[in-house]
Order: sequence, then structure tokens, then C-alpha cells
Amino acid sequence: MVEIRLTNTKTRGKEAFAPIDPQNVRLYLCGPTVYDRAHLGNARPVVVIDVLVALLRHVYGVDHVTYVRNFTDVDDKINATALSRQQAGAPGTLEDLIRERTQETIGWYHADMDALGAARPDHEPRATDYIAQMITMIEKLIADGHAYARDGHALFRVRSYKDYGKLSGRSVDDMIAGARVEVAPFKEDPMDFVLWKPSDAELPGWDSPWGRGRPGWHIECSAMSYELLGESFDIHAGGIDLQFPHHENEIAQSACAHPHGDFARVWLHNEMLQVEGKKMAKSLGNFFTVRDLLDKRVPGEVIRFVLLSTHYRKPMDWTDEKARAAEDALWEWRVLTKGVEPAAEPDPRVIEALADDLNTAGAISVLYTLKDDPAKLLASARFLGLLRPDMGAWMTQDLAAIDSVSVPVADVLAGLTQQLTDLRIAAQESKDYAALDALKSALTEAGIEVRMSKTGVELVAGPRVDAQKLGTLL
RNA sequence: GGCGGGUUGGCGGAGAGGUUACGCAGCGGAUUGCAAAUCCGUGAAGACCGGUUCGAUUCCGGUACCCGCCUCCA
Repeated sequence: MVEIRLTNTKTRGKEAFAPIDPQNVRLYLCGPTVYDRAHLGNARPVVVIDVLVALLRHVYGVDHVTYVRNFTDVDDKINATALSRQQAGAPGTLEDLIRERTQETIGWYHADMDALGAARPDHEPRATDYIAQMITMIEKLIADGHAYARDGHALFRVRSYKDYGKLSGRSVDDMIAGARVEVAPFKEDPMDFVLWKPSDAELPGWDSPWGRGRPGWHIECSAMSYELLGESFDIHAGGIDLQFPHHENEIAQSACAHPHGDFARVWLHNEMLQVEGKKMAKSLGNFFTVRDLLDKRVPGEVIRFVLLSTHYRKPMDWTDEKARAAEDALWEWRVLTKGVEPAAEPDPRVIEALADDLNTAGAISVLYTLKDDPAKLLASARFLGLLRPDMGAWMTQDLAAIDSVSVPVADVLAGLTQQLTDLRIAAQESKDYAALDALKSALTEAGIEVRMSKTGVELVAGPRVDAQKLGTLL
């Protein structure tokens, strides 16, 4: 069996992965807070974990992996939208309206992640469907002295969990000294965090032993992972920015509520994304969503390729240049594997690279060496979620535009090939190559690759065909 | 201030204590009316300063610079 090695943030080292139950390998990925379209940074863990899940299914069996990714659908930005809709006269309770708003956002999220070729998880729990379980967990924490109720709030008592700060390498005292902590009169200790907070009439809320209110951030992941994966599971993943406080707080809650469990054994954290060497931020004007890219006709497959071309634990820089290079490689491989049946198994080097702490960049580099074996190339690329039959529509998009002048694409290229052949024969007799060269460079200009050999002329569409320019040559 | 990540050839980007990464671009050749494509060949690196070692780009320490988290942002 392939030995998978993963870098575990908890132990700060690369370790051999040994599932608790090989019949049911369990993984939890922190999903999005569904207040808006997913940005490119949101897509990185999704695509990376998609590959990990494929690897786990390959090693342990398709039916022996459980992948959970949540939707956090309680959030102040969502609340604000719901409230403004209600004030604008929308019917229904606030709880109905946030449900509506988040339903819409989840639809976008699904469409965008689908476009990147990421498989849907086995479970996609929504926080608002697990309010009761969160309340149960909080009650237990209070009963056991790990949390306390105060002024309509429930708070986690950070000092009652001795390992608090271990995951992120912080100490409670240092953090308080850093003074970047919200001071609140109802907190026993400034580091204590909110498990439950009160809602007024303008906020969605649920009945609880502490009054009408809503859960704090963090508790939803603890409650949902417990419900779906149990008190001990294998892998918990997310962006490195979640390491603190989100994951630290999850660990504290879960460890105290279920002291016999291990919670997550392996913690995987992906590094952040940059754009052209800078942090992606609205203030820098370089912020964009996955949908923005798709709308700019950057194929989902190209986005996926770029996201996988940097190791997940390194900062990933999105550049237009990388997208172009990815497009060229994918185009070439798709041409090469057209009509080819994939080999039964991917190249073992691809599996090896992935098994070594998910070295997706290394795996992609193996693909470059498989040009002589298209069947193997296809099987290997598909293992990474590339060259899938359902993701190749982008290749015909540009050519399809020519059909607007009512000429089928194939006929366009056939006609031009004939034209070029005739010109060539004439030129070879007259030794006047001017007209031939003119057509040739016009074709090249339009993104068509012109191949001329002794046996004849062949026109091959490239990744950046300019349909308009080509249209003028008809 | 505390914690963490990064720095590889013109560009992107991996692995490995000593042996070619790989891709793009470049250069030389074959081929071509000229190109393109293809094929063959080829130069080019490891931020800086020390240490360990027979030998380090790879391990250790320090410096510089970049980035992230500590602010419900993956």
C-alpha cells in the first residue's frame, strides 16, 4: 500500500498517515462563510483537498473515505443583508431571509467549485441545521466547568484547557500582553471567547438556555464534525489564517466536550494566495472572485492547474503569465490525447509525488514527461482532475464564435487549408511567395498554427484563436 | 512586540548530503523557398554570513528582505 506522508501542523513535522479506521477515513475541511462569491483564495484549499481526497480514495477505496465541508451560514454580514431585505418589505422571518440569502450564495459556490473540477464532499452541513447540537455541546461545556453563562452570552473559559495555544504556538499570557484582545465586561478572562451571543429583534436568533441568540464563530465546526465524523477523526484542513483563533478554539471546545476523543489527528494548513506578488485585497484593487476569472474566459481547468502548480504549504502567486502557461500546456495535452482512451492506471510517479505531502507541483511535472504516452498522460492528468472530458469546452469556445457567421468551424479550417495549399503550389511554380506568406502570417496572427511539410498543409487551432481575425480571412 | 511561512538558473517551480528535475524562454543543428511544428543537442541556479561534513543548494545557527496570523479573511 502507498504510504501517504502529510505535514501535521499539530506536531510541526511530516508524518506517515495512519487512519483511525482504514474502512472509513474521515476528513473535515473548513468551508466558506456564505455571505458572498468565493474569491480565488477560497478555492485553493478546496482544490488541494479535492486532490487529497482522490488520493485517499485511491489508497483506501472509493467508499472508504468520508469528506465533510461545512457552510457557515450565520454571520453578521449575512444578517445585515437579511435585515435590509426585511426592511425593504421582503416577507418572512429573519431566519427565513438569511436562509434565502445563504441558499443563493451556496448555489454560486457550488457552481464555481464545480467549474474548478472539485468533487462535492460527502456531507455539506450548514451551521443553522446544527443549532441544537451546538447548544447541547455548550451546555456540556458549562456543566463541566469549561464554559460559563453571563449576560445572555456563553463563554469558553480558556484557562480551563491547559493546551490552549498549542496548535498555533502561542501562550495565553503572551497574547494578552500583546493586548489585541477584545475586552468585555462579561468575560472572566480577556481571552475567553464567545460560544453563544444574544440577538436583539433585528438579528436572527434561536431559543437557548441563555435566551434568544445565535452561536459564536468556531462552535459550528466542533458540533458538525462531531455529529458527522465522531469525537476522533483523521484530518482537519483549512487555510493557515484559520490556525488561530478558529482552529485553536475548535480544539479547545471539542477536547473539553469530548475528553476521550482526539478530535482531529492531523491538521493540514495551506498557505495564502497572492496576486502578482502582492496580497490580494480589495484595498489594493487586485481582489477577484473565481467567477470574475471564469467570466474573463479563464477556464476552470486552467485555474485548477495554476492552483496545483505550487505546493500547498507555500505562498501561491497568481499571475496572468502562469494562467497563460497553464493554458498552453493543457491545450497541447488535450490535442495530444484527443480520442485516446486513458490508461488503466496513472503514472506511479504521480501517486508517489502526491503521497509525499501532496506534492501537486511535482505531480504536474511528471505529466510533462509523458508526451510520448498519451494514454498514460491522460490517466495521470485525470487523477489530478485535469483533462477531464467535461472540462474541455473552453477549447472550442473561441472557434465556436466563428459559427456566428454561419460557417461550421471544421469547414473554415478545411477551406483555409485548401486555400493555403493552392497558393503554395502556385508559389512553388512562380517562385513568388508573397501571397502565400501573407496568408500564412495572417493565420498565425489569428492564433492558428500553420504546419507545412512535404506532404501537405495542416492548420491546427491554438489556445488563443482570434475568431474575428479568422473571420476576415474567409 | 509574539507566532509562523518564504527566498533556487532569464521566468515558473520540485526533489535529493555527493549523480540531468521538469516546463517556458534562449542558443546550436536537422528539416523548410522562408517559417511554424517536430526531432537532436546545449549553456544557465540555489539571498547573505558562519558552522557541521571528505563533500551542502540540501542539515544547524545568525543576518537581510518579502509574506501571513495575533482584528469572525481560505
